[in-house]
Amino acid sequence: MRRLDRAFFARPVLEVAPDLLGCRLVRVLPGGARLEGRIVEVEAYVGDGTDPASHAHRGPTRRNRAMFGPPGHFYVYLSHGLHVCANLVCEPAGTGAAVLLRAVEPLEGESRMRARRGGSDGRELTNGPGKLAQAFAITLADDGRSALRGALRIEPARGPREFAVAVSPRIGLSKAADLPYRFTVSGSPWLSRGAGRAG
DNA sequence: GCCTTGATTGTG
DNA sequence: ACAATCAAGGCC
Repeated sequence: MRRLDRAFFARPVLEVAPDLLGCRLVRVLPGGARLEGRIVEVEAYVGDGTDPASHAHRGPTRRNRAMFGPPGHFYVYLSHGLHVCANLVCEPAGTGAAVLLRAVEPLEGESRMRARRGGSDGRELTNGPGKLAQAFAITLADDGRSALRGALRIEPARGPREFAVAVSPRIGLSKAADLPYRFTVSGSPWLSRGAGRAG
């Protein structure tokens, strides 16, 4: 398939999360330049009420509204008042399940990413949720937008999967810090720093 | 209303 | 180790 469809994201979030590894994050800038990265690290936030670490755990608010919208759309929020983090909404509307994009491997447009990242280079470009959002020019304006089409989108992996998926606890949580909802491309050098060796 | 806490990052 | 900085949640 050339494009991901709504059904891909409508599945259980713990199935979608590992399937997003290897997929491409694509941003087409207003001038037409293309930024592309291969997803290597994600975290799942389940919407069944059993995940106290999820923004959706206490129901809809203005900030997390997109989490309860249709699958295949972005949920973008401001973290610590400074950084932007991007999620992909999963499961049927009203569920409140999403996958956080934590790290990508740059494939195209690295010079433009570097400019946006204030000169940072190499893995520092995209090895964290706030970093990749900055590199790909993701802003709160992308909150609620479709990830299936448009200037910011997810494209399917090309070719068969050639890596192992590693599972580990999520990063930086004070609640439910033991749940194994983090999925990474095993051994990738592009993982986020909180990553430790669990990749 | 007021205070605390973050799904983080850069710097010391 | 800690500041930057804002939206939610908890509590009075």
